[in-house]
Amino acid sequence: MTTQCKKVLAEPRSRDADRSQLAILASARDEFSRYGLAGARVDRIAENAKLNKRLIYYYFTSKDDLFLAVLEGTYADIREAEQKLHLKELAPAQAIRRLTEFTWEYYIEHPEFLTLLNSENLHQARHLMRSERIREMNSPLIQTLGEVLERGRKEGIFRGGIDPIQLYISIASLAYFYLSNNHTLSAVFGRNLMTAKAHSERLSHICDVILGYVLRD
Amino acid sequence: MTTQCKKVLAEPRSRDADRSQLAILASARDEFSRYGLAGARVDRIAENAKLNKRLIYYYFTSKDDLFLAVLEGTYADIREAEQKLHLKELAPAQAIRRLTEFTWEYYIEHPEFLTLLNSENLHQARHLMRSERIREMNSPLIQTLGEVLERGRKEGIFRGGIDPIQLYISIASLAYFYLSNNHTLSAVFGRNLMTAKAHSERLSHICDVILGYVLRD
Amino acid sequence: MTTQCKKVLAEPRSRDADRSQLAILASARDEFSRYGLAGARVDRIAENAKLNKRLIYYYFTSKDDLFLAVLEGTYADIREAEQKLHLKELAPAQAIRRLTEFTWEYYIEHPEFLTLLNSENLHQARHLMRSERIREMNSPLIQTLGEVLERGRKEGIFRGGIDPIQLYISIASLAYFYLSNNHTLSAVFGRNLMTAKAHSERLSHICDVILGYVLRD
Amino acid sequence: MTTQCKKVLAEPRSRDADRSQLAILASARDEFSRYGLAGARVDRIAENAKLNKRLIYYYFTSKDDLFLAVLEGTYADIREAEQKLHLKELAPAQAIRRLTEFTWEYYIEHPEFLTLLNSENLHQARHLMRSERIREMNSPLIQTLGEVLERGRKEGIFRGGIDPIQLYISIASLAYFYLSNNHTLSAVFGRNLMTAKAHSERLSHICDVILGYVLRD
DNA sequence: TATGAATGAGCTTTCATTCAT
DNA sequence: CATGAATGAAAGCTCATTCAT
Repeated sequence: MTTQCKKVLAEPRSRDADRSQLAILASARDEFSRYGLAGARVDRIAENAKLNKRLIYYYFTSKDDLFLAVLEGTYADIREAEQKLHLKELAPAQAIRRLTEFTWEYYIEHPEFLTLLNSENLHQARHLMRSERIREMNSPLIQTLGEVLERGRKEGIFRGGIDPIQLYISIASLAYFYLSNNHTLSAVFGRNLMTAKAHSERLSHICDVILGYVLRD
Repeated sequence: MTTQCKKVLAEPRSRDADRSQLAILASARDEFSRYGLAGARVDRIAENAKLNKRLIYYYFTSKDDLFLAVLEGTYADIREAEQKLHLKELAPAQAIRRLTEFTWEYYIEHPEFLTLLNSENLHQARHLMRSERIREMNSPLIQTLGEVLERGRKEGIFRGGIDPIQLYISIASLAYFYLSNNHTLSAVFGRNLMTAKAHSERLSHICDVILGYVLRD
Repeated sequence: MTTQCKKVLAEPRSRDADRSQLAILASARDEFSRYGLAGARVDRIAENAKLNKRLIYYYFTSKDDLFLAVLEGTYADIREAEQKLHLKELAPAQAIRRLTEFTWEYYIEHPEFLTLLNSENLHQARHLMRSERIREMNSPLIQTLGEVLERGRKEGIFRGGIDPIQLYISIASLAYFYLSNNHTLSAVFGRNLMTAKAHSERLSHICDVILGYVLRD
Repeated sequence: MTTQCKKVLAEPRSRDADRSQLAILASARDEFSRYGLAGARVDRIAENAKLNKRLIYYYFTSKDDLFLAVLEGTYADIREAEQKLHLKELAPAQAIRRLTEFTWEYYIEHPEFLTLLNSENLHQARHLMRSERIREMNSPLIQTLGEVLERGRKEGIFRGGIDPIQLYISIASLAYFYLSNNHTLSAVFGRNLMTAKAHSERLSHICDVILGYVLRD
């Protein structure tokens, strides 16, 4: 839960009201990420927030609206973290590596992000699509990434014609799939993918793949 | 629903029993892939299978067991399709491209596979882990892929030291994430990722990334 | 299961048919005595009899009719055992003691009898009341007991005016209640009533009570 | 439903909450005593309590827990009634007679007590055994009875060596069996045991048996 | 005689939500 | 701002019973 959350709260409110809403959002984020939208229990959210169930409806109208609020908060958090990357100040190859490592580490530190997104995709982005906040939170990252790629191309170290969106998706893919699917992959390959060693091997592999792609031969 | 399914059914049964079980499995696969495990409704599964709800419990004991049966069938299907690839008969670069394209196309043609796997991961592979069938269905693909990589390396066209599991996961990642998350990605980027053109661009990008990685500079 | 059971089977039948019916009755007696009428499961009766469920309906029409058949068999068994007492051949006090001990021991050896009777009483003897067999199985015990009491009175050792039915009920009461309610009594008194020592103490007490009543001061 | 019930309810609740719980308990006691645990229907309990079925689970968690609550209430009631006997203030023979009559009358006025106990015994006291309340409700009756017996012995009118628990069980037995099994006994003996005349004859017989036992010859 | 397949009705339980204060 | 009480709808599951062979 970061400062973002407070921004959507109506202005002249008591500390208690703020605290209640934040407690609900934190509890809901945990619950939705653990059990999915359908599997989440409003009772459990209230219990873990140590607040009355009725209050959830008072502040968030319905389970679906609460889910959207959680999603918005989750997106706000990653956007905020991205803004601290300062890719423009780095050398192109350095910037790509930085972004790749950031993505990997952020997903590891925020596993809720992955499961919440999976849930929202199961529901075909039904919630996000009606969210105004999400559109306002438009990530400047793609543009920055485009600039980095262009700089790299001009310096002669990156190949040309790279679509920043495709690249961004690929960077995310290589981390996301591994972490999100680690349970089934572990079961199928009979190998624990979540050890520290496995993690560092994976990150190393991902960097090889991404840099192998963007760097000129 | 493929021939695999029949193999596990006990032999001396009326044709109707087989047909009923297959109808339930098909309907359940659809339902679970649409709504997830918690969101799926046994009533709906029965209705769509045009069979009595009681029969589902008669054959599959519980919703969870049915979910596992669906997962097993889904895995059996992809394993069967993989076996038709004949990667060993192809030139190394050709084999990698073939596997990449196959993966992409299989995911497009079987969107249920993606959502079912997401659901199972949400549940931390709880079902797969108690499945004996899954362990018996061990994919020979990784070994084949290892042989292809070795051949490519000996021919001097592939870089050395590639872990076939890492590569396999990466190939899957690049297709899976894009397709599984297309709804949220579309919402966030404001761009429809599911057009034919977008698809072919993505596949092309994936091949570039993967081959850019395996091919020697 | 005793010879009684066979008497109700239609005459010209295969050994197999007999065996199936007896297996069902034995399994049903066990099931009903364990779980009561409502708690008993036809599935479990079939399974334990190692026979198809359909056969139960073939032979016994319904769960209720099967319950009645079990009750009738149970009564037939105790009647048969009573007939072996030969109370008339004993001295009066000896006969009363013999009957008391028999009752106690029979209940201990046939706990199903107690629970089946409790079940039937819960249902207000609904089944027994429509049974012709039960009325035909009228116990000659009461009459015998009357004769014993009369003999004892004439010999000057028994008090007069004892109603044999009241006495019979009392003898049964003192054993039945202790054994049937042993679980709750043990829980309430915090004392295990089912040890061999507790049993012999109870029997001794019951004999004291009954003989203390019938014997003249 | 007595004052006992209220004691266990948490204090700061609306009067309606109390009333609802008591209505559920009263309705459940009736239902369980009529049909047993397995035969009882939660729907019917709700309907007769004129309350929503959901509320039963809200307050009592499950059918089994509700059954236990009913048992506890039933025991609380009889304990409360016992405490009004004041056996210590009576002459020994008078006290024994008083207890015998009380037992008989209480069972007649509370037939639910008998069937509820039968049900609990069918389930091998599974519920009572996990009840803390029952253990706390330990009856002081046995001790009082022991004192009465000792007084009678000292006065030279009672025989010595009587175990108060055995005697208590016997007094209960003679009433319980007759009343609890009256339906099957009536069916078997072809004689209505529930007329006023039959009742007074039985009570008279029971007193004769019990006093015949305790009084010195 | 015997059985596997199938079912309708109804069971206990759950859940998101609203009422009343 | 906050909460305990209450509910309608529907969920997963069970059961005695029947069908078809």
